Amino acid sequence: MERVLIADLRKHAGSSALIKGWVDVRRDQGKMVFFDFRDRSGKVQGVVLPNSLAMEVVKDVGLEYAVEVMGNVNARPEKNVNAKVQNGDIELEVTSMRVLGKAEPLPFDMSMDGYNLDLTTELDHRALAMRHPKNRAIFKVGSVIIDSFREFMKSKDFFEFQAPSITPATAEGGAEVFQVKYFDTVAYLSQSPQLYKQVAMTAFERVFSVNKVFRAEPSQTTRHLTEIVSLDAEFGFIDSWTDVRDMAESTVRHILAVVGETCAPELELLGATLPAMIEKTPTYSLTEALQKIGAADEKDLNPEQERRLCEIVRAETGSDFVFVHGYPTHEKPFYVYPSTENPKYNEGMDLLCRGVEWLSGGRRINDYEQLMDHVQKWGMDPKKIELFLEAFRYGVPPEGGFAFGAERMTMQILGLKNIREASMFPRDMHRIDGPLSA
RNA sequence: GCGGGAGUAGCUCAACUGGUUAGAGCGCCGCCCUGUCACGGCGGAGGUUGCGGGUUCAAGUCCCGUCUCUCGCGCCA
Repeated sequence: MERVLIADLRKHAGSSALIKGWVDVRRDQGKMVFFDFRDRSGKVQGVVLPNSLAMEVVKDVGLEYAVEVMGNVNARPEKNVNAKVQNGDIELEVTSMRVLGKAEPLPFDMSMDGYNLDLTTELDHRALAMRHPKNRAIFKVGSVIIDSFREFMKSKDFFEFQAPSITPATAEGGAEVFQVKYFDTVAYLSQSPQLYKQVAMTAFERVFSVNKVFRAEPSQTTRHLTEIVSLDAEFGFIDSWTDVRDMAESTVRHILAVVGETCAPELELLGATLPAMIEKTPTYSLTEALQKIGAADEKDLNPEQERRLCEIVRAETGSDFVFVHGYPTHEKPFYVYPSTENPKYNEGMDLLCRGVEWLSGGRRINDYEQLMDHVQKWGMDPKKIELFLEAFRYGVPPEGGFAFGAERMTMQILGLKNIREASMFPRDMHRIDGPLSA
């Protein structure tokens, strides 16, 4: 007999059906036993009636057993209808059951209400914990974020390319990198597709990539991972950095809309409210932003200042988002475009939401002479970025782009307290699947 | 790297200023239950209180050391 998905079970009301899935709940009444069965499509209650031949198999079957169940799909007696659960008006009267995979007793409470683990415990048992509805909801939203980013980029005629993960001797400076053995020499794991997306842009005009990047920063915080999914875009023939800002804004707006449409049950389950994006996201220069929060002149906002700025903007405008642009040129990478009015500040920008940096980007230098000037002033070795520099010797239009971290976005949209919750298999300073110290 | 907090049963947590045999809920084991909605009832097992040392008649509790976790800062183009 062919397997029926639980969500389709009601189509078979009045006849028999075969389902395959997991035991979600077992309620043992002695002479009769109730189960909730779960498959990828949903849940249904199974009942093993007194004196059923299935009782012999069923007596050993506990939570998370993978099973194959044959039964009759019955309408429930009216007094037993439960409007609060999926398929609450039908049930599967179990006639036979086959165990496909046994399960050990669970190490913790997997029930909806009882699920309350320390993050460390959860990560120590990730393989099992990820079956919990809350975690599946988180990863579903994470997946939709990446899909909708890709979808939007393609709709704007951006070309997807694969950025490399293995890179030569680091030329950019900045973040710490992981060194890897590479035959007789060493290479590094990419901390950003930045230079490659700029090169790819010169061939395809508009490019994006969805790829892993790696950062060896000794940052054990609630918003840092050593391996993240970076959503990158870069495009040419812009008039101003504000074109980049507007594209970034539209991208985020699209992602939020799709998440809102397709993940309503997940958002509700997690008690999450989508951040509010108003018609025109407020934009301030760093100087203006610092004034706004009454801070002294500084080279960047610290985390507390970012939180304060977001609170003020939210109160004034209703927007959960705020763009900050115009950072001190020398504090940022060599490729960021210095403002023509005041070259001490650049045309880089960040998008903040709910107190955390979501995205950074801006206009880049496209003129070769200017780029070489920066390469020198930044003390870089041109030989190490020759691939990058070559592209700029052959006609590069004014251009810019942006990047954001997928996990950080998931965390922020869902209001999670720790970015590790937003990653199925998070890597950080002290943990790769299990603790590194043990 | 700096600073705060924490480590007690499989999980989540209690245990007032040091004071008998370290408790609870859930889970686990056993028995009971023919309509439950992680049903319910009765009984039971399970702990070197992270580790090492010290103070004391007495340490989960105080002191020193150490390990681990966690939060914040720094850092993070």
